[in-house]
Amino acid sequence: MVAPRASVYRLAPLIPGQLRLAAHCRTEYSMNDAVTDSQRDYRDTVFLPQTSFPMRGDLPKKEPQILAKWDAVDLWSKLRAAAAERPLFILHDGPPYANGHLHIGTALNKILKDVINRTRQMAGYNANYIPGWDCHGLPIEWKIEEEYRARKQDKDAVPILDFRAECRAYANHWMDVQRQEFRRLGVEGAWGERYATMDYPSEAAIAAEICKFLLNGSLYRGLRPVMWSPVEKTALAEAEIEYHDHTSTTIWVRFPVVKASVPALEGAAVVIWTTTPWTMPGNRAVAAGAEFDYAVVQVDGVAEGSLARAGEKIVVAEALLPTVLADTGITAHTVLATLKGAELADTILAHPLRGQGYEQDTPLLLGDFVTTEAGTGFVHIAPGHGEDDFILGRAHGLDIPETVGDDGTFNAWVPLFAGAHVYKAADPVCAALQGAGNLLARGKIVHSYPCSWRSKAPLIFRATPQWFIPMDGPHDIRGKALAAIAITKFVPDQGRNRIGSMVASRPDWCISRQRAWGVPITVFVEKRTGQPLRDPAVVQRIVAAFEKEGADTWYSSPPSRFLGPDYNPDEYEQVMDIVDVWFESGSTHAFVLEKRGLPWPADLYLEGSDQHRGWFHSSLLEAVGTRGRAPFKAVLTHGFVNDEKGRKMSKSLGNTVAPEEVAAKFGVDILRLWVMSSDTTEDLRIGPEILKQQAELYRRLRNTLRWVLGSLHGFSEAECVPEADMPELERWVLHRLTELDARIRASVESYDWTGVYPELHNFCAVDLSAFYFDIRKDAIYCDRPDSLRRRAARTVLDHLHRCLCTWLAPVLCFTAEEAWTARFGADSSVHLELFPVLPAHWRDEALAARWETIRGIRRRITIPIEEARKANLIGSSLQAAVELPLDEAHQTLLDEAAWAEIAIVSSVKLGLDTGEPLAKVTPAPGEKCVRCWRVLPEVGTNTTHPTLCLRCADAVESGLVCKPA
RNA sequence: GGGCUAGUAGCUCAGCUGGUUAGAGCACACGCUUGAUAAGCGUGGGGUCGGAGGUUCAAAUCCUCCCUGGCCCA
Repeated sequence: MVAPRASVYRLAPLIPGQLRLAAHCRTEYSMNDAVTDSQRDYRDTVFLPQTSFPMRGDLPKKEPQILAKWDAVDLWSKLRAAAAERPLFILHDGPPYANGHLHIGTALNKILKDVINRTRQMAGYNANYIPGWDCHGLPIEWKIEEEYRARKQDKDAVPILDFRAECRAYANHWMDVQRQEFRRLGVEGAWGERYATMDYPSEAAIAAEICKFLLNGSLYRGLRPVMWSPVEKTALAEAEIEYHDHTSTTIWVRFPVVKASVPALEGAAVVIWTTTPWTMPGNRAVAAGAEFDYAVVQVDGVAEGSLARAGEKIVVAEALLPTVLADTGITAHTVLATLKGAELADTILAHPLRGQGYEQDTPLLLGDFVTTEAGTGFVHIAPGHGEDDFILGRAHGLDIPETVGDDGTFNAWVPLFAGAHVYKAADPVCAALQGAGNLLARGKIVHSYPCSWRSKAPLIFRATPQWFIPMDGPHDIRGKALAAIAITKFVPDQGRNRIGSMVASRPDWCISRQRAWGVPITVFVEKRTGQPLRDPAVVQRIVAAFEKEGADTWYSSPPSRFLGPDYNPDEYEQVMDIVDVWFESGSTHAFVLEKRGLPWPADLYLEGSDQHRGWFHSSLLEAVGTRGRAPFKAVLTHGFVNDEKGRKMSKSLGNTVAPEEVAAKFGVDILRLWVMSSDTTEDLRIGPEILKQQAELYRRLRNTLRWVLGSLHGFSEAECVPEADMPELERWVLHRLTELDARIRASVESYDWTGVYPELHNFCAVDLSAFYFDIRKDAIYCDRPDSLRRRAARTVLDHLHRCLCTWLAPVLCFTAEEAWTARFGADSSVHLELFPVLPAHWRDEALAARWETIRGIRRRITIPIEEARKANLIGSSLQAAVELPLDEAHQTLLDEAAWAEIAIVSSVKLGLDTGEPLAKVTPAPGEKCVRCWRVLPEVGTNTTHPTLCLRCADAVESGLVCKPA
């Protein structure tokens, strides 16, 4: 139901009878009722605010009731129906992970999304928001495995479909929990049509997306080092890696020169330093920096216990010589020669364990990743165990040995160390090196080391066969992604840099995982050729099966079901890896937007700034790879939530703030107000004091609404006054409304809401409560209802109510609803309203400037009033008479009566002076009117009402004011 | 360790391309009001603009270094 709109833009004729009916009089005075008693109390003839809208919000109790009402009337459907003809606005929801309760960061994210959606909807768009969840992946799998471990059950003995069913049930449970928690936050959306990455149609769509890469020829299987967790026995995505301090054994190792590129190297040993002794069996080269100076050093003396030998020749970077000498216990030395790194190239070294199964030559290569920050200036290259190593090895045709198995132990063919675990390899490796005479030194280092985000166990780089999407090559995903970034709007704009530099430098996308809970990489590999099968008919069969039965069919159906009659299943290997969850969430645009017939690309993606590397990134690559452009037009990011001191929240610090606690203690509107009071482009803070402050801000907003509602009691359209007939004060308020309106509409378009709601609060506190309302209380309470001044004020209050309620509705979604229905009835809803379209002629800059001056001069009255109060001359400002000296230019700003009105004093006498002095305040002469409390000499001159001023006597006589019931 | 980003009154935020005694709101103090009353109004105190250097006639605003957070990466 749309609330009746006052026709205020033309002069409504004032029909006395109509007004009388509209006024909140139960009985009118007749002349016969007049009481001439000088003791008479006129209180009942005063229009005091009257409203059902209580002063205190009682939000924790009331919010759930309002939610229930929205549910009962199916507000979401009404919103969609109301906006059906409007342009669509699609904020595509980044899926939270279906695991655990909401935390404050998720709450911030969803509230911000909700506010953006609601503002777009109320600004005239059709904001259709489909929330969703990310359901597959390691954390849930891990939870289920934990339950197994707790029951001492062997995970590997559980059939995979049973395992996947448990994961699905787990995700379902938490989706349900989170949905309720999101709804409690007031987040409006298509909850009934929410998406989930584990829905069958989603799984089908994800498989279809994988197969787009398969069919266009870009998906490839390659051996390359990936971050591998020996504990979880899987490759990990970058987003699944954390860094923790870790103690590693460091070794300095001699690589004896076999064939020297220059004579100075003959008989010397190149020394490398590494923090991963277990990579020594995988060594295939040593790298030097071409520009660095290297010293050939003869050892002349060694400390006790040193493994260095007097007389031997070693080569290290000159810049690192002092630290190497200290670390290896060399006490005296002679520099025999200094060589540029480039001169060392083509030298052939022996593996330090030559003679024990490591017979290959070790070439000395040049690499631009070599630094002289630590170590020896030589980097040992194990192509299967590092990114730089892999690239350098590939460039020089080195082989990539698979030395380590998926459980972290050396493979059976590895000489000396077969079966040993890499975590425990330091001692045997050192022992072997020392036995071979090539261990120069050994030490320990504490450094930041990659670990699994789940098990916290240290990770290793390990060469394994994985599936990749290439960044470069014929499809040039990198180039297209960078081009897409260039035309995307980023709020704030720094996001462009951040994602851009990542895309520019990232390696090929490894999309395979050796896990169970996810969407399989639906590929068959021909055993004979090792080539993936690229047949659209096969793809179609797979996708159709997934659509109906979900991805489980990959495990339960015989391969022949997918391969069809044209291929012999015996000749094909079915890939059992699952796809990286980032690929899944990166495909949401396909099954949430495209598949459901919504516009593509989305208008907006909105997530925390960490998603530059996460969802924004994978969505971009996925869409660019399959559709050639980004799935979003704009990307909005917010910061992270810290505690009141700006520190990261953690359970151990005890500084966490849970959304449900805020909801229970303060109410969700307070939490939502906190979001919009903060600068969300930066990191934000929350804690007890900040929440208390938000509650105070809320109180002011609420009381503003309450006074407006109370003062509008009995208001009818008949009272309305056109703007042209209004006093300047009213026109100034309307002008202010146009300023706020402009600010809000600009933010609707730009998505930048920083400072808008603080400004709205400021308007309520400073312009309305402390100024306009305070001044107009006299007219609203005491004027006869047909006075132009009072009618104009109430007309403005009507506009204020509509503007404030709709402007606040996206944020204070509960309170605004309450303030709207308090006036327009329980069947109405502010959320079905649009932001009012304000007449352009309300804007009046000249008037605004004049009132800026007036308010400045007003302070020249309030200051001396305070002094008079201190001197016990007066109490209330209405007890004051003011002499206000003004210079020539300000004489015509207002007349004396108007000055008295805006200063809320009983009289003002203007004088002439140039120095902007303070006004002179004296006790006002005359008696206090018992009705309006102004102190005027005229009080007592009306014989019927001897205790009233003339205005009040007239009001009472008018027959338009009330008497008690 | 590298990149990005921030550090202005107790709190949340303004202070554009350097230029009058650094501003709001909230909180606080003290009054007033008792017809927005577990409300409203007024007045006031409070900041060496993270620190140290430098550029300049002039710096919160530009440069360098440092400290403390945060995000991302290694």
